[in-house]
Amino acid sequence: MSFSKIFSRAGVGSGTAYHYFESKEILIHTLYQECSDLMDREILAEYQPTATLKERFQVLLRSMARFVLTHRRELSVIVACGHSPTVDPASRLRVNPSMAAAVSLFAEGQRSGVFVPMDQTMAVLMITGAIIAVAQGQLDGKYLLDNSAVDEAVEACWRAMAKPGVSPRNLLS
Amino acid sequence: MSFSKIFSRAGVGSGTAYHYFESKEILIHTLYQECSDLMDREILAEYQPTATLKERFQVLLRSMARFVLTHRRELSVIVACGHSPTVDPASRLRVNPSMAAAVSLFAEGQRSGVFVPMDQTMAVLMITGAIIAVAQGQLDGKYLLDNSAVDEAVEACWRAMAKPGVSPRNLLS
Amino acid sequence: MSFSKIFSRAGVGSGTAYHYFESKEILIHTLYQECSDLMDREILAEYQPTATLKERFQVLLRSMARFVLTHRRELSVIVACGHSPTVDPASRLRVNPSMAAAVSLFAEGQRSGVFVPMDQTMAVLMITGAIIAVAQGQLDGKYLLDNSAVDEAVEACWRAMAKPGVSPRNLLS
Amino acid sequence: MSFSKIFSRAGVGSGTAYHYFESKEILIHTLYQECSDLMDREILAEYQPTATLKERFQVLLRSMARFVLTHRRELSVIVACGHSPTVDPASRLRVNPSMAAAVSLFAEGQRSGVFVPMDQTMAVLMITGAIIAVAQGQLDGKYLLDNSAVDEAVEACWRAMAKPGVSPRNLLS
DNA sequence: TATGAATGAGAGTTCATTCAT
DNA sequence: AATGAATGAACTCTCATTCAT
Repeated sequence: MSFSKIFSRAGVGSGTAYHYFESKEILIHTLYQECSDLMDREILAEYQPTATLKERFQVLLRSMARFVLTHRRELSVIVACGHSPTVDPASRLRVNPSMAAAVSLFAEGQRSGVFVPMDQTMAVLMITGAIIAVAQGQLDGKYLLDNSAVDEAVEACWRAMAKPGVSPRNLLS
Repeated sequence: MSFSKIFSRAGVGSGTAYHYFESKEILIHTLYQECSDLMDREILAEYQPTATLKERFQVLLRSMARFVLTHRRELSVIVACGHSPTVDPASRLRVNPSMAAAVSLFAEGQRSGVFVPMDQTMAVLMITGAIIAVAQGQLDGKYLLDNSAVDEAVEACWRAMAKPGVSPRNLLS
Repeated sequence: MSFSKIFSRAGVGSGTAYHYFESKEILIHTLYQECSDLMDREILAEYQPTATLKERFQVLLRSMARFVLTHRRELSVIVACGHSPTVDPASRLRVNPSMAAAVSLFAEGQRSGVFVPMDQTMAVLMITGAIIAVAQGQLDGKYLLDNSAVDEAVEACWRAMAKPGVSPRNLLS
Repeated sequence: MSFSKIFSRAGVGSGTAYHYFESKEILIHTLYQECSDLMDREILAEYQPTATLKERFQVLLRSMARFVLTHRRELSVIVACGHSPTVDPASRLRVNPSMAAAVSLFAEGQRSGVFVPMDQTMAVLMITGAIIAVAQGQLDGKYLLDNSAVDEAVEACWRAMAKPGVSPRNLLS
């Protein structure tokens, strides 16, 4: 699929596209940034810094799952560009706000003894990877992912990170 | 990066390549199949059907992590082709033996009450996604993934799927 | 002689050519059609349906000879494509207007008893073949074909088809 | 259609072909020569220098027609190579024995006043062109060319060349 | 500003030819 | 002598980019 074809499908002259974007690479990069930023905004939209740890954890992951399920085109862009050598590594590998929020959430949980000791970036990548894989499974038609299934997945992520034997009471802190 | 360049880097005339593979697409597809099969074999190599549930779970995930870490080129191929429309969906979406083994392992765990109720495919995708994401984090240089870190990740996956409050004794069944 | 070379000789980028013609085959086919149509138009240009049979016969063959002599490039295209399996048989074997005119002229001559009984298509092919062969002989430099030589050839074609012993008077009908 | 494919269809390794023929061009040229020589031999096979002019004329053209109808593959080679710039002009344009025989037959007819004055090469090309065109019409399925139709065509060629008003008696000379 | 025809470097593919077996 | 895998130059075709309108 060439850009020329994409342009004519979009009803835009290629000249016009090049009027706004210097090159193919820059266009792709801009698109990636916009998708990435949109994902960030959507994920953080309902995040309440004052809520309990578990509530924030749940909201974060549910938002992520919802985004991934409702924005499959954006997800494709993010996943494809995230591993493409065409997009410059600087922006591909940068820590975006939602990642940062997740990392600091995890760090907080570790400090209060709720989460297991584990490299924080690794923990976040693990959970993110799990949620995206689950969502892609539904997009590939492997199963139906309704709200309760999403909740199950989020709960599984929580269990993955929570210290075993932690009583429910601790979670309110 | 064009195929012509790849061929000359590989010290193979382009004619030779086309003597063995009808087209670029078929070459890519064959490569994908081989990588996919290799991954399958490596993952299942040390799998002992007579071991305990947890041991098999651990062996499966550790093998997967080891493969991902030691075969980054193969992983790149698998990840890239797994979402590329160039590769025909039939083989992209087929359930390979290691996936099948994981699904039946999970089903067994559910039957014996060790694992939470959850769609089996979803559970396996979730765990797989988590492990691969963790491994890619290391490949992207975000952290160092030594054996103990892998064990932590595998343990997290177990916790994700295990029913909370299950005593260690159950796990020997 | 490759198309790339032809394009650059013609001062046209290969991309431009492929902008107008989907493929090499379609380009060739279009060229053949145009040459064929031009030949038709030129041959029929001076054809007067009200002239005597012999006049029309002469005009038709002289026009054909003239075309063949003045459009050697177009003739090459027509002859080459006329027997090439690359060009689709449908248009290669179709009966074009000048052929049709010749056939009906011959039929008319047969009805009025001027021409010998003979399959009409065969008669026309025979005469056409003779004229083109004569013209190609000149193009190959085998002799000089001036107007009087053309007239001789046309006259020979007339004799080939005319019933022997027909008095000149009949020809005015 | 490439030579490699032709070789494998023929059940011959390409190496073998190049063992006998230095190059593609030489192979084509040799094939052309063989076809051309075969045609010559077949055409001249029944030619009796002692027969009457008309008999020799008829035998020559009938042989030509028969060859063309029974050796369509050889004819294709001859026609295709006859106008291809790949084959060297020297052998393409050389006068072969049957052509020479036809030319001298025509010259003889002219000397004895039976044939019209006309460039001899032109006359022969004309007749040859007519006969081949008639035969190709049958090969293209445009009509059925049985023996009597061939005779009609040969007779037409005779009329084309014969001086009008020549009494049948002259033809015995 | 918006267009899309024109471009040509470069991609994928073919094929005449070679050469080790 | 016979083979056919290997080769790479040359082919057809594509596509990111430009520029006159």
